[in-house]
Amino acid sequence: MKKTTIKDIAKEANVSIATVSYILNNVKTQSISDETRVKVLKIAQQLKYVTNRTAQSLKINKTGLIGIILFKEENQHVWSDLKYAKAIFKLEQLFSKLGYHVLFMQIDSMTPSNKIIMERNLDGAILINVDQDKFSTISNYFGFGVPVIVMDSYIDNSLFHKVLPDIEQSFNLSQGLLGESPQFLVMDSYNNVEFVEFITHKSNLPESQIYVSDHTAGSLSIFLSQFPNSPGMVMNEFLANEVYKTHTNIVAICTCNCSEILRDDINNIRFDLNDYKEIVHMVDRYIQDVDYVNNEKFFLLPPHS
Amino acid sequence: MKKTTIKDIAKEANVSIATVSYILNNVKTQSISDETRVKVLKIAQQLKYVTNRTAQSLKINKTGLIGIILFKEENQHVWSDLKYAKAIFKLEQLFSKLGYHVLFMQIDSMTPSNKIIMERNLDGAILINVDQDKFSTISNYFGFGVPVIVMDSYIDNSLFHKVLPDIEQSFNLSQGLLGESPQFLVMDSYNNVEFVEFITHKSNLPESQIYVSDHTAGSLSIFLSQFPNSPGMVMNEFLANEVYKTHTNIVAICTCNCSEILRDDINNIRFDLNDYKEIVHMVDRYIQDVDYVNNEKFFLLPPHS
DNA sequence: TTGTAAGCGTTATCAT
DNA sequence: ATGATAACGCTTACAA
Repeated sequence: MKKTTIKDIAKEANVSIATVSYILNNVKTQSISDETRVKVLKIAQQLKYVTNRTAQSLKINKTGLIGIILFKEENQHVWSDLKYAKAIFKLEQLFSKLGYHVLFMQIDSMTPSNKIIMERNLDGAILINVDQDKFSTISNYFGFGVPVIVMDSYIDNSLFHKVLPDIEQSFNLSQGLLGESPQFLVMDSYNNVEFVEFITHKSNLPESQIYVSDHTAGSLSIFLSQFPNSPGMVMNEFLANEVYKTHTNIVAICTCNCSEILRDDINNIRFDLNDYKEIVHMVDRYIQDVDYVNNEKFFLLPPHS
Repeated sequence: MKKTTIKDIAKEANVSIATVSYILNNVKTQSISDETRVKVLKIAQQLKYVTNRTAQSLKINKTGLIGIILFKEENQHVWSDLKYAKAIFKLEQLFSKLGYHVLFMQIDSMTPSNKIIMERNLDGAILINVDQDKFSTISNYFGFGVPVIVMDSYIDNSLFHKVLPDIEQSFNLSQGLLGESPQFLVMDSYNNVEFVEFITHKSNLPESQIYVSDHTAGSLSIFLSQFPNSPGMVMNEFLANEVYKTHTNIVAICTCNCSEILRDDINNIRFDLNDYKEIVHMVDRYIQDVDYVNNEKFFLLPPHS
């Protein structure tokens, strides 16, 4: 039992393939008699016709596919899988609303299947947590004119848009909530070294007062023991819960989009996933409108407290 | 600047399109002189050729795409987004290893975009947390011979394979860990009513001693207050953390694949995501081998304690 | 208002 | 060992 094609409908309705296509696609420039329109539509329904998007994509040179490409971390933290789940789910929802389908792919150093964007003729792609190296490799396989957005990554290439939490603002707000200057910063790590550097830089703290999570158990508490009773900032709600056991005067900056798991007595700063809307719409515009240009390279997600 | 095609390579190498295709696909039945093989391969590389999977799919009638379709819950619990993230990530990893790409889609009552499986000519699909109704609707759009697996759902149709945690075994193990009979069961809800019923049935507890999470704050503690100091079983590590605040004699059955967030002093039972391997391989076999049949309809994921 | 036909980039059969 | 060509299912310029 094979799938119904336009051809089948045409045969059944005694009209040409073209006519069927016009009707199914509601082509405005083409006038169709009500009679045939109704007839064809009915038959299409009877035969349970569904568009063959593969064939369609080939012809119109648009797939309606967006890639969400997640780069896994070397040192897998316990929360690493959860970290981007909400972001991805939200993005899928938003793209879906605009009629796109989402191809989801994880890339690690073992499986560097970089060609997906071109192989699958993706209309656009979101790369999450990429380091410069991997980005260079994969960017060899970008299509020309395919919008590519990077999230949580500093890529030294002005061709691409970057989506980042507004770190500076977050630190400002944190300071406000603490009422005094934080004495330490505990943060999660990222594949993208430049992003880590940017964060540490913005914190205005010397390296000795910054702890970048490194997977090894125990190292955090050793670090913290240097700052008894001191106020601090903690990026990542999982780390915050941990730190809170010994240091209650902290602000949690919820970089995991997962503030529900945060102890509810911890001061916190969150980001709103609805802010992705703007990004998704931008990608859509790039796809729809070949000549669209947006020179805003940084999308800073505003923190809420 | 357009993408390189086989045609471009052919022209550049002064050979036919067919020859290029043979070489790129390493067709065994076709002998090719070393000279042209080397020449073509070199040119392909120079021109940065990548397969156009859209065209290829159309021709060979296989897309190499697997759909992972997640049905969202009506009453969104705080952990609902996180709940299936790990499952999906693991599945993507496994499918990826076999050369498939994964189309990820969430379906809720608002966006019942059911046709994706046929539209996109998916080679296979995993449906997660489906209720009978939605399943009926979507199954109208299944392709014939496309393997469809349902997870965490009881679907009354012997054509489809079902993947479920081994509830019975989990309850047995729990009882062993408790050392006595549990007096209550706290469980998360599922879209699939039949699955909920199955679980409650297997618990051997009367309805009055079972709490199915319903989103409303406070109702859990009211329920629990009926069973002071009693042993109980809690499905879902988030709920378990909650229950533990008042009832320490419990076993957590980690249905969220997320035991990391569980307080480490709680007795627990987990499931191993590596057990998905078998399912992924089965899907692969169905795709590769048209005649393959597997009559094992239930895949019960074994609990570990 | 409808139909014809070329072409999107592949694969695979059949000649040469 | 290589090439010509039909076909996959669709869209669209053009003809009728």
